[in-house]
Amino acid sequence: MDVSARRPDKVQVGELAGSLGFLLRLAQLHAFEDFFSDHGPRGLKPGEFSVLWVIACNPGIRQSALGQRLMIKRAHMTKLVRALEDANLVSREIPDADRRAVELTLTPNGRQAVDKASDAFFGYEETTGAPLSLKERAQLIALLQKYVGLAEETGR
Amino acid sequence: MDVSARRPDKVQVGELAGSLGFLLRLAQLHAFEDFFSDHGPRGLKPGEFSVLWVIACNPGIRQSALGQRLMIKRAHMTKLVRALEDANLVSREIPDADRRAVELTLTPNGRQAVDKASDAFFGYEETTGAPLSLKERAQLIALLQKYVGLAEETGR
DNA sequence: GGATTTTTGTTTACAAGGAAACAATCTCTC
DNA sequence: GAGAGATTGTTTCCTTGTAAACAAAAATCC
Repeated sequence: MDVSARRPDKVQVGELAGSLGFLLRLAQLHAFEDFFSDHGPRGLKPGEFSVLWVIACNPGIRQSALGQRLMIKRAHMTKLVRALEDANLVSREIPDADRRAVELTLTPNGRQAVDKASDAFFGYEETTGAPLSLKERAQLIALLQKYVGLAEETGR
Repeated sequence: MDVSARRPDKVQVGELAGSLGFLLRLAQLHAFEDFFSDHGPRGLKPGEFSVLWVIACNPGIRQSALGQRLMIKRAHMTKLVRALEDANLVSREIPDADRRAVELTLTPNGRQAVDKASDAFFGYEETTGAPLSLKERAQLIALLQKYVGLAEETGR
């Protein structure tokens, strides 16, 4: 039997190497690994941070809108928000205009947490993408933005 | 309160739109959504297919090597392989040379399953990446390959 | 204006995946 | 060749996320 199969760096993946879905999964795991390695989590996980960040950008946003933009399912969003509320980071308010909905706002405490974490998050971001040049990294980001339909959001 | 926060397409994500980790997560979910929408799963989930495919490419590969290349943790790999074995798709053999290890091979049944599924998988792949041109898609794939360290594997 | 349908969030039950502790085997050093 | 340490896979427990059924409140349709 071929010895190469026992050496991880020699494993053949064939056509799979050209599969977008496969590459995206690998890339995401890669990014997460980066993330959890160099800076020890300062208490705020990536998912939590992104939720808080988007609430900060859109005060009073509804759970459904938040979930759609972040691709978080409603069932999961309920748990996430409840945890953030328990941690006194967000407050939920039911608007009179639509008593089914929940509007989310950061508590002062939450605003403080985002402020503190955002430097670490975005600062770290710039140092990610190890094997890529800065130009390639920018290109990759632009392509991903287009792919996920987030292209023109930045400049708005 | 600003009404825009209630319209999902108007949600602001600010600097998050430039975060590689965030974009990769979104992109992967996007790809998965595509995948499960247009062709109903023909019994083989993406994860299962990739495992079978790589075993097909590397007969006798060890669980550890497979896991490293596919970024699947050992604990999870054990469960995955057991399920595939129960489904009579792969066979496990403990080599005399190293009795800790497990060498994986496809059963005839497994080889058949891969053959049948691979057309669907790779055929589907080419139609993915909706908002991207073919050139952009190729560029994205090349960048991802470099990012995850799979750049020169293809041609080897 | 009352019945039907949709939207929004919650609950419950489950699947996917990871961390840590463990057991077995191999390797390395003396 | 007898221990010390590393590797490989498994088990158990836990976290993260999903699917489906549900309840309450709009919106829609005669």
